[in-house]
Amino acid sequence: MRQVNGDQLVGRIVECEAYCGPTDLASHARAGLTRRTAPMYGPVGHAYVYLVYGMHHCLNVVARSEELVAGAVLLRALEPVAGIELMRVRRGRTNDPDSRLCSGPARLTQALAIDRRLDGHDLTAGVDLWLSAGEGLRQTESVAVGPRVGVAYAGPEWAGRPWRFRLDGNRSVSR
DNA sequence: CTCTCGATGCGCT
DNA sequence: GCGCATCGAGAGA
Repeated sequence: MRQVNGDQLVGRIVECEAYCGPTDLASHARAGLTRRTAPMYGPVGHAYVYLVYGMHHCLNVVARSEELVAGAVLLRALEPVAGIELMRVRRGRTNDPDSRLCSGPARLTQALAIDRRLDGHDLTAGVDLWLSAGEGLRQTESVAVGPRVGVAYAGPEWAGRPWRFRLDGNRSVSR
C-alpha cells in the first residue's frame, strides 16, 4: 500500500525474489555492511530501495532467516488493485493494460512513486508505504518457482538457485 | 581519483 | 531481438 498526496495506491504482490545475505553472490549484501547495503543488515520489515542502471529504482523488503546476518526480498511485480489510473499517470503510458503497470521491479516503483527517499522506511508502520496481509492464494492459483532474473554475473551456483517466486499464469508478473 | 558495470525498460528493427 | 540511457557503489591505484 502506498499513500502519496492523499491518494492511495494498492497492489498485490505476485512476484518476488530472495536475496540471502553476504554469501549470496547475487546479493548486494556481498559487499558487506556499507552505506548502501545497511538496510539489509537492519531491522526486518524495513525497505531497501536502490537505483539500478542509473535510472530505475527497485524495492526490497528486508527479511532473513535465523542464521542470516542480512537479507531481502525484491518485489518484482504487483497486480494493481486500487489507484490504477494514478499508477497509469505515474507510468506515463496511457495505453498500457492494467496488468502491465507494475509488471517489473522498476515499473512498480515508478507506478507507486517509490524512490530512495523511502530507503530504510519502516514498512510495518502504516505510513506512506507499507505491507498488509492479503487473502493469500485463491482457489485456482499456484506458485511457480524458478531462478532469479539478471544475476548471471554471480556465477551458475548462485544464479541457478530457485529463489524467484511468482503466481503461475498471472498476467501481472514480469515478462 | 578513475574505471567498470549493474537485481531494467523502452523504442526501434 | 537488440542497443542504449544514465549514475552511483564499490574496487583498485
